[in-house]
Amino acid sequence: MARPAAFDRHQALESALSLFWSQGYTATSVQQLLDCMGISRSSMYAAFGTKRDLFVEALQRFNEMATEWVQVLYEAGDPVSGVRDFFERGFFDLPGELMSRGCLLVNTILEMDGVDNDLCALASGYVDGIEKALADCFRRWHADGALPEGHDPVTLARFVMTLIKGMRAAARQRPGEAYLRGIVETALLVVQNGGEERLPAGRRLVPAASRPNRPHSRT
Amino acid sequence: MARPAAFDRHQALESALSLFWSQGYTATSVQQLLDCMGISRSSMYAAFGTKRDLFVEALQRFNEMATEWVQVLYEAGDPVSGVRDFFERGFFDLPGELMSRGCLLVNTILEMDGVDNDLCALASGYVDGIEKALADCFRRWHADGALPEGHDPVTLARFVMTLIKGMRAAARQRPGEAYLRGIVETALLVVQNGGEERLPAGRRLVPAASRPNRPHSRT
DNA sequence: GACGTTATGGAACGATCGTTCCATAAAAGA
DNA sequence: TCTTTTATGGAACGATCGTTCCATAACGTC
Repeated sequence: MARPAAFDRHQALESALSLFWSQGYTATSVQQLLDCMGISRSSMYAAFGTKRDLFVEALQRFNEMATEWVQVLYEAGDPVSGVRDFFERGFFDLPGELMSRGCLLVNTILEMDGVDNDLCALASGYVDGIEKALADCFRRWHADGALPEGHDPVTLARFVMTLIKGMRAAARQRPGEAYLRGIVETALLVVQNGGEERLPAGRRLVPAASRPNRPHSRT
Repeated sequence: MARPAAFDRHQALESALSLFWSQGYTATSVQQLLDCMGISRSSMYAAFGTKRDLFVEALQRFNEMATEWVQVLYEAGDPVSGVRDFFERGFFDLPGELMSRGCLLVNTILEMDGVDNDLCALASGYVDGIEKALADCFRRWHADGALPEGHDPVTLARFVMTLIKGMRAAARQRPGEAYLRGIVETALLVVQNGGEERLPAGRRLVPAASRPNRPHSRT
């Protein structure tokens, strides 16, 4: 050993992740990465390899974060508060800058499909993993009888995944937080009420009381 | 007039739209566009201007298509079949190749946010327009009493928009059609059942009968 | 303090990008 | 058929991309 690196590898990766997350792979130039990471060209190539290698590592790091977000579901007592916590942690808890950046995995799939299929498959695999973890959780609740009848755990997991994908896309237009919270609360009605009971249009289940329109306060 | 163009401008634009839709703006090179459109470099620049101009025109064309998809809601009798028709027309009716390409507007927002903010704002405006049309439709149903009580038309429109954004993102991973139809049917429970009535977890509204899992047949 | 090792900064490379320009071919009007 | 106008194909341009290379500076070790 002769000379230690003058930068923190972990922190540099985090910075790169942030920039990739914000701008996507193609639109992010190496020069921008260097400025953002605060290291020189040579150091970057020595420490991380090519730009693509760096991106793969950032993708992996993002997946770790996302996996942590799913863990909160396992800790919650019931599906509704579990899903709510999931959105709370993986979405609303993020700093505003990050919240509006969508999901790096989904962004990558959208950007790289047909362009770099290996990268696309990598991101796709991560997404599948998250959905699988979500389904496992619903399955457990289902076995415990905590899930309203009529719900298929797998379909429910797919629904929640699709919703968060849509919300991440919607968030990039920077709507108010009330906008996004309203969507979550609307979607939670599905989780709450169970599946398959269909009523004729125009009928309702119970007389709707007052309709408080305030964004839901966290429990 | 001396010499007519040897290509159909409208069809060339359609081809360009298809390619942009598939690959995004940055990842699509001018050369690929020329091959796809079947015209020469000079003709393209003469007829459409720069690559960016062409993209703006393609974006506009896509918005026209999307607006047509919303029209089917107005023609439907009730919200549930209206939303179902909306997904049917704007999603499942598309050729498989197009269905897996997500939404060009959302893709553009994701790709161009922080990179080309004018382009991003243009796409964002189109999306807002579609959501507005959706909300108008729900509002009309609300006035007619066709909407289950407890539903806010605006929130419902946001929910549907978020869902289709998510589905367009999900579709790029090319899941089976049953996967996507299951999500739509799950989401339709919200439209059907109305909002705000909350039950304790583990309870259900009516005894769930058999749970037919077949994909919905179009009415 | 001198040596050896390794990170660093910057120049340079080839490839590809979007765009422009020009000579040529083709079609309409006389 | 000749002229005129315009689309066409291809060469060429400058800019930027990701990547490599090398001389230099900085640090740990003896």
